[in-house]
Amino acid sequence: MPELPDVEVFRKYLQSTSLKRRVRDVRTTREELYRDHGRDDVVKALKGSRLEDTRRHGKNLFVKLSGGEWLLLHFGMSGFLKSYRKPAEEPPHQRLVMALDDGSNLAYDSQRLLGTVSVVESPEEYAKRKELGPDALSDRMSAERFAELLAGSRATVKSALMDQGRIAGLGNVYTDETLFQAGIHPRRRASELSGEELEEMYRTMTRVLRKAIDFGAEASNAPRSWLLPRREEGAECPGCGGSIERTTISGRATYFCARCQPP
DNA sequence: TTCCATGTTCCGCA
DNA sequence: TTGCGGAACATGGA
Repeated sequence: MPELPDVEVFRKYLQSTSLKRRVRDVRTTREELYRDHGRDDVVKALKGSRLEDTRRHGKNLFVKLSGGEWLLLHFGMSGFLKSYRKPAEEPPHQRLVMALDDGSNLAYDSQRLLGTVSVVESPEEYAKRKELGPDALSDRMSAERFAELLAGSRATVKSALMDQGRIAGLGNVYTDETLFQAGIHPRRRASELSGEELEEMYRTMTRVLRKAIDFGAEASNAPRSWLLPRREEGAECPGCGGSIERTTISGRATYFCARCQPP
């Protein structure tokens, strides 16, 4: 689930449910999520802090704490946030629960535990340390920057777009969607794309991501013209009525239409 | 039972 | 030396 649009939806959700609230208590399960520091450091930083502000870089969500540090939430393949008041509303695999001073709870749920919870100095420091590229929707990104970042890659355009060190935010699903809507075959080499193709791909990417945020990054709410709800081998291509194919690129399931996206 | 999943990191190879 | 592709990671649903 969590690529840039999903994480942006989570950010807005946290902003509307839990901002300016103070953390009264913290419950955690499972050590696996605390890869950077120990779990104790995260709990210590959270307890008694107010949630002051939110930021997002690529797939990373940052929450500013009143102590000055930032909570980092990365959602891996299966994470999400849930705010609730009654125990009956608890999500099924909550791994970190903050009890807030208005009686609500903010839970980080991650079935597959591939995410990360940490405390960092700042979003900028973290992005630099992890060597993340510019966020796909930030104002530091542009058609020119996008073209430069991709032209330097010998990889397939699919892997280059998913490389967080080039552009932060695209994952498997929205990479396929961007390539589909731009009419570019996922196995083409990034460095072989023309200037026009790169520009078209950039425009398509920003349009896709913004639109996905608008519909809540919910596949069932995606426009019928999108690939997103048809990620299935043999599904009907919404563009030409042909057949959606499945292949594997860099170990990831890749869906595309060979007619709309010629090699 | 086996395969697969929207992410990241590590390792081997060219 | 560097960049790329595949496996591993942990869990559970189809």
